[in-house]
Amino acid sequence: MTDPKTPFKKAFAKIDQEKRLRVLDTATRVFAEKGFVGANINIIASEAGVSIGAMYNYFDTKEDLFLTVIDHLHDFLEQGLVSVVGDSMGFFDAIETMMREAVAGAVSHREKTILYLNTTAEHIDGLAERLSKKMEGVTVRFYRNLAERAVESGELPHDADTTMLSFIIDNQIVALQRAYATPYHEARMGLFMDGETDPERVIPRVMQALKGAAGVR
Amino acid sequence: MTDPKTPFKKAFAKIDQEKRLRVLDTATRVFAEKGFVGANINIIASEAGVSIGAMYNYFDTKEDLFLTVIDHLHDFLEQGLVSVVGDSMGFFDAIETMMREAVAGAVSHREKTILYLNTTAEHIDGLAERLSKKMEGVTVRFYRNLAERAVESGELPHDADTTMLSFIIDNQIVALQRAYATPYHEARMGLFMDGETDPERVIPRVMQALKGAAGVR
Amino acid sequence: MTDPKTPFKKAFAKIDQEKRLRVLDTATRVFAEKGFVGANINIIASEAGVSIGAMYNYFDTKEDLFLTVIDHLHDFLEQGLVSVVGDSMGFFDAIETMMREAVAGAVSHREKTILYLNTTAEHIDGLAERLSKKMEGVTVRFYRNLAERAVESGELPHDADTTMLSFIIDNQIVALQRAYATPYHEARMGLFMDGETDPERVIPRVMQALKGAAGVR
Amino acid sequence: MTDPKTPFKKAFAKIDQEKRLRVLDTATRVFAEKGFVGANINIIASEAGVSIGAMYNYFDTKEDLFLTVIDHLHDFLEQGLVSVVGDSMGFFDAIETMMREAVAGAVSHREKTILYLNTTAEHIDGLAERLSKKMEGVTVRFYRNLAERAVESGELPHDADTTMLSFIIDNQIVALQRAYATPYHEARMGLFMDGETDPERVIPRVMQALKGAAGVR
DNA sequence: TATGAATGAGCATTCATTCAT
DNA sequence: CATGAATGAATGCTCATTCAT
Repeated sequence: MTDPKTPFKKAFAKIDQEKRLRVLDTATRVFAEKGFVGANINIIASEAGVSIGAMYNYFDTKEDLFLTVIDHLHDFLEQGLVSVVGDSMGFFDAIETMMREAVAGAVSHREKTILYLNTTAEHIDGLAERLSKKMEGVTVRFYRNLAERAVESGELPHDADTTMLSFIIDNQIVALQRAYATPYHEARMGLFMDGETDPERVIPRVMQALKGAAGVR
Repeated sequence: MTDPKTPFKKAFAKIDQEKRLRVLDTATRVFAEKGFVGANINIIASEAGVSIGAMYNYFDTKEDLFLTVIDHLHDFLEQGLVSVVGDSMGFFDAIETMMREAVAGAVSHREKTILYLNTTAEHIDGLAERLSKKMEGVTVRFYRNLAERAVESGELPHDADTTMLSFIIDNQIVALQRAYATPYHEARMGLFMDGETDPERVIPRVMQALKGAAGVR
Repeated sequence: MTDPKTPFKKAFAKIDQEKRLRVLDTATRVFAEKGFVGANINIIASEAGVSIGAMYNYFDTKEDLFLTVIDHLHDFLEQGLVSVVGDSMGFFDAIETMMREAVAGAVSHREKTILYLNTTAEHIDGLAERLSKKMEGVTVRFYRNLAERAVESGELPHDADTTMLSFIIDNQIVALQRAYATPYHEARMGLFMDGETDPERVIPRVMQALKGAAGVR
Repeated sequence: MTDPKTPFKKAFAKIDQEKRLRVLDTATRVFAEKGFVGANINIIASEAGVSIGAMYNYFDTKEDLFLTVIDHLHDFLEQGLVSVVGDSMGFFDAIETMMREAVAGAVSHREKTILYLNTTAEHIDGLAERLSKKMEGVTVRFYRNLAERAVESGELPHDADTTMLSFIIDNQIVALQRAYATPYHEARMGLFMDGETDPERVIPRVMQALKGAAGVR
């Protein structure tokens, strides 16, 4: 009851889907282009075809708009990843599927990905806790289950450090997202990989390394 | 002539070391606290004990001051990492040494680390290329040499994918820097690792996994 | 037809008493707290449990709402004063009774008193004339009658300057209202009176002085 | 050291007299016309021929500008009153001189007077204490001395309630300022005085009443 | 009549940059 | 070169008022 649920006001929940999406998309784009501080709410409003007054009927502050955007991105990006994995998939198949989805998303939703990955850069109170809490409920639990079932099924060795493995896999997936979404990390990947950045070639090699890390031959 | 080398003006090179460091340290701190857009040049100047007029004798724009800070951080953070590795060290010893140094630096220079890692979040023209170019000269070359020597010495298998290995190791080191410097990634690591975030326990497990990834038993 | 009598619209006269009072009380409180310009009609409406749309059915403008409030206060404060005086009271008894009532009202209805006394501070067209006109009908006539009867009865000397006396008495009563309602004039009274601001001590001394001013020994 | 001395910044003390006065006069006029909340700092700046940026180099906030204006008015209005009294004047001569000066000032500096008298209406933290403190130093002390010397010289009776007398006199002077500066109190005075509001006639009658209040025949 | 979402002019304040001294 | 006062465009947010339902 005391913990703040949604960062937006009731009015925002009531408007029609189309306008709501227009606002969110525009805000996402502008925040991605300019960052939180650099973004101009008045401009977001006008580009979304909404008056500033309306904007402030939907969100108390610029910060709340930002949090709403981030929440939306979280659902879209993190839960989206998880959802592509089929129930009957093996461990490494599941990871590879997620990785391909992550890379595809980074390429096709470059701006959203950048914004989400860079969000920690913005100085906004409570953002870290807010995001951690959301993550807790989905992402971590998912990796955990996946790894445990893999040990049971024998796909992973009994003595596999599943905890660390999840951490490392997550780090690699995030690193690939960064590499395929931001110019700097794209360049960095290019340097490391001798210019070979085609996902079709990169992903299998990453998977191979991860299998080794898991103690699988 | 066409490619701008240093982002600062001659005047900045001429002032005495102490004042130059005061300016850089203050700017680093304020940029780290507020981000590029949120930082106030007039305040940086006054906290550094320098007049705004002088500041604009040293740097043409706020952007140039930022670039100078980032260049400085690059030398401090990336080259710093490389420099702790002894010439005669084995491959994994070298990596572990770098990793420990990276984590120690992330903890003791939290703000600088955050600023450096988050720099891609700031929307500054040419930053990505500028940083990539610097990186090329040092970091990548270093990993490359290390891995090639390790294959020669037999520490790494002949068929090791050294290119990919370097990429993965770099990703992990950066991920650890993030985890030990920023609240969000700290929380994320905590969730993945069941709260076990003591570097003394985390680093060996990461190394173990990396050895597996390298095909080493 | 040309002179606008009531500042409110017919709709406001028709709604039930309870709602009407709720609107007036809320508006009075908010205007007293924030002043005319600082008050927010939307907030007044919502705190009064009335929609803004309804509010604009009752009053054409914020100004009209304010005028209605002030009219109400006038009835409450000025006519209230007059009404406590009994028909058979002597002159100074009547004045002292009014003075005590004025001070008691200032203390117990601090905000309303402040609002009423400070109304001239607000820049609203026609406020002065509007209030003067109302005053004319009650207050002045009342003092006048009181003084004339006192001369007839011998309580005041034949040559008493009853006109000036009324003016001075009114000024003192208003000054006491201000002193007991507003922090600044409270402090000012305290300084003048060596900290002795207990009405039970102040009022008799004021009355004593007023008797002297009236030429009564 | 801890108590806030001047509400303006050093920069305002340094600019040339003419610009300083232009700023103060403009601000005084606009605040008098619109009240604190209604006044627009950007407009004050532009009407004073000063950039908004400069304005904020002089004053931290709109409130500070207001306080500076009020401090200035205090010096001008309260200390101005006191200063017209000659050292060798008798008590009632001194009071009458002050009263004439007060009325003359109210007429010729109508706006400033209104602003000063209405200041308590504005909702500004610490204004009451700030003004009380200034008043303490001058006005009250002055009345006190005047009355004590008058008792010594025999102009006032030994048993005169000098404390109350000062309070009453101050109240009357303030009431006259209000009456000659604001439309509402002007009308109110007119009603009480049967339309006789010529200061040349009003002031002597007030003085006569005050002498009676003092117990002087 | 009642409702309350929408409107957009308006305002306090910030800050990168200039320039006279 | 150093200084720091001056500039004014830009921005987050408010609120009186309108109007479709």
